Amino acid sequence: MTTLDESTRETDDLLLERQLCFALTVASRSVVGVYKPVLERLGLTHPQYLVMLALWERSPRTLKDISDSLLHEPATLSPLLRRLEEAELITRERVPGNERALAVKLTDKGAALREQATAVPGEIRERLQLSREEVAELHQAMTGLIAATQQQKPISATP
Amino acid sequence: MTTLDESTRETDDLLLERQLCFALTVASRSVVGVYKPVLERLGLTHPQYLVMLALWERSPRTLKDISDSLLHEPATLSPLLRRLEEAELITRERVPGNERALAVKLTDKGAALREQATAVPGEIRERLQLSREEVAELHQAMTGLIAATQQQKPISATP
DNA sequence: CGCTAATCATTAGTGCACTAACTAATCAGC
DNA sequence: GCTGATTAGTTAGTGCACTAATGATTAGCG
Repeated sequence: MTTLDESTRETDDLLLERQLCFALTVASRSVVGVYKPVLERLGLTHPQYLVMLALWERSPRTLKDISDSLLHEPATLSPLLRRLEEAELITRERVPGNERALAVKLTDKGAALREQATAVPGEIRERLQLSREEVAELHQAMTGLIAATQQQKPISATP
Repeated sequence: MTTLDESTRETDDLLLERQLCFALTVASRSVVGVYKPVLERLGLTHPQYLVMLALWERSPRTLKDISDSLLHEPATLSPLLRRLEEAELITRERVPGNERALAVKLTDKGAALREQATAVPGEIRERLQLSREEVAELHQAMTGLIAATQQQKPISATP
């Protein structure tokens, strides 16, 4: 049987409960889990909700544009948008004058859903018992972390 | 075309860039993305790395035990463990005296991999340009957030 | 003008992550 | 010791999320 003795434990960088990546992925899944029952009433998954947020800010916009805003691969969004189209929340057609680009546009039904969605952020804050300030602090911490991950990307790993 | 005017923008809770859940999921994906090239050298995905961390702390242990530590559904781990077994890093057999439980145990190869893994946390910290203190702060913030998500679960949504 | 390179989207394939349904084994109470 | 409930894992099905390969369109340049 393998079990680390206490002296090793003290300084061990490989302990699961010390890993930021572990805490981060658990937090992400857990928070999305809190959204789940709330978003179910809108008939949306969490990734779909983020796409709708993007479209409620501006519609129509291209897939490429959405992909840049959400920091997602276009390949991830393609099937996701197909499902939103099947739910009749958006339409998908080529941009006139640029047949490469896909114009994603809210339907009336999709635009109307925003009304119900306005209650979501407040409900989540309440379920998490977080103040606006706490949310803002956490948001800022995440933004800083994201910036850190982006910075080292252009340096491209040694081949 | 739909575009929100500036006065609405100011106080809008539905703006994508203000969503904690958005920043959180992006941060999670981005940080895992930083791990990817590092873990590739060990032949592990990030979720597999977390399982190995759990096993390096104690082996053998049951699937249920790992699932509790990692806050994952057993159904998520089943195929993941199957792949680790195919990679000959672990063995899977029933617990003697309890045929329900599955004993997951490191192979010699799996135990030896720990040597290479010790370099991972440092390399990630360097790639992210984060000090131990900053990592600890972020970790604490995530832990608090996780606690907030767990608290409201027992209250069970109104049926 | 015509060719080449770049851009945009989709498809295929792998691996999580979840729920629901199922099987098998164990435990609790009589 | 039998029966019903509980527990542990697996399987099936859905939906992300990524990479790589493909196809179609556009832009750029000689």
